Amino acid sequence: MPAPDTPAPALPSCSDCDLRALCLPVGLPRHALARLATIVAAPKPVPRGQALFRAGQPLRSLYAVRSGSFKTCLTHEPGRHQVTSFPLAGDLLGLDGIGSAHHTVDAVALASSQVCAIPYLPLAELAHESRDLQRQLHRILSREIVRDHGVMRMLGGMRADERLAAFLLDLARQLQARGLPATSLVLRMTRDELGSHLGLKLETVSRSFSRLQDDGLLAVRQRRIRILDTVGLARLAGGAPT
Amino acid sequence: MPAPDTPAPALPSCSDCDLRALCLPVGLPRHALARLATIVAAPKPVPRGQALFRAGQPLRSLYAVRSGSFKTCLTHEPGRHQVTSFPLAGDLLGLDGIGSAHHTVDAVALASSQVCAIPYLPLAELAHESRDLQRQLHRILSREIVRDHGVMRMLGGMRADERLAAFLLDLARQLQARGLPATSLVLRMTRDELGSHLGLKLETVSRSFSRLQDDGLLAVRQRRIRILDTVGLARLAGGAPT
DNA sequence: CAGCGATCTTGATCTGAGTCAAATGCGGCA
DNA sequence: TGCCGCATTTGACTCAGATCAAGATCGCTG
Repeated sequence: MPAPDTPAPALPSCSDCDLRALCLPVGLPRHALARLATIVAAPKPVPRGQALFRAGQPLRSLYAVRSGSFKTCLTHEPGRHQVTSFPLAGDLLGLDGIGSAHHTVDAVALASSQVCAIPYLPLAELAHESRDLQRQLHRILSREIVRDHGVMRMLGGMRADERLAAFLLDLARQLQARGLPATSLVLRMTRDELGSHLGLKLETVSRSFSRLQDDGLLAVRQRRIRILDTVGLARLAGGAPT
Repeated sequence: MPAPDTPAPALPSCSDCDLRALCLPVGLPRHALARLATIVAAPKPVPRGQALFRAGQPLRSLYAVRSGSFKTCLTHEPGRHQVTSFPLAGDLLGLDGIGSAHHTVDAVALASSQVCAIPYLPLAELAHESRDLQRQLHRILSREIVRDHGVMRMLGGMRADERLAAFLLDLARQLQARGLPATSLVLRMTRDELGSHLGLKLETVSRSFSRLQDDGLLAVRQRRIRILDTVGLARLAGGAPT
């Protein structure tokens, strides 16, 4: 990169960010928000397919996704990947690395994206000064745990169709929280990546899509999915009959 | 309980606790430790089989396990349980509830146990004053996420025997960290509970035990397990050879 | 606009884990 | 000490999902 990092022409502070209702700043009072903005780096582009960070690298910053989407994967032993999450705009990346001061997953952009780096030590310092920010950090960390429990529930106790249904409902919910259509969605990941997240092989994912389509719950055209029967999906994802 | 809560005869402060090298206090300077001790309640017994808290209850305290062992389970839909973890002495319970201010799992004692309640709001206040405690909380929350990733890895990508091997190795590691024998261990949970954690049925767990025993990796006598070949177990748990 | 590589779908078969069922072993209690 | 209930083991059979193997589609580039 010959050019220096773009020096934020209009200084897009957190206070003005259209994601401030989703991102770290949620519920922070004006002054805390202003302080936060002083340590957050200007949005940085991450091209599709590129890693924002990799497991093992020292953790310097957390990253707020400003636009685009990512996957985070565990890499245990050569080749064997496992996708742990598909973060979207407003999500915070790198939380898992705080404990060891090193990242424990790879974060790879699924589409060309933008992230705001938040240097961790300054953030911790700021949290020391602001109760609100401190509580917010706790909340975000805690919610990550709850989210992971949801995945464990999927992996541990559901059949293939149920997993897919649960995943799609969750994704729809997240899109809705971002003001996007909740029934007409475009997947950013391959069947293989989705399978890796759901604990299934790509062929099984594909078959499950077909089955849900045959049952009139979805309309599937490649990665373009339309949810036709939210209630039916929820019934599937909710409780396995017997 | 006719008698009032035992008023801590010798005031067993965190500073003296033999678990201080494992528990929340890890690495805290003396003064922070002393402050912490002022808000931590005296150890409270939890009889075997009793719930320390249940999903849905408002979160008032985190709980440090002082002795004994627990299971935490998600209860989605009648009957369908899923064990998310088996906390031991030194572990902190309730972290998942911070985000929503309500517990999201049931915590049930597997053996008669003791816990130290740590009221959350005072703890957060203390963390506001002590950088060390704040960082420690972040670390613990973050490590919980990493631990969950480990479970996701098990559930998503391993076969039955591999899961059991991985679980036993992890348990042995935890016991070792507590100064207990790492090769001769007693399980506190039933095959059913273990299966629920590993995403397997109890019969499959039993068969896996038998198989590992036949392969000379374990000696199994009911819940008394002896690890005969740690390396072999690790090889199993590590990478599935295609 | 034709060709190519990657992704996705579908079919046939195999297998690991689930299900159903029975036997065994163990611990507590009278 | 002997009986009872529960946890565990083991066996026979079934089935969901993996595996192997073609095709079908899509988007991109020359």
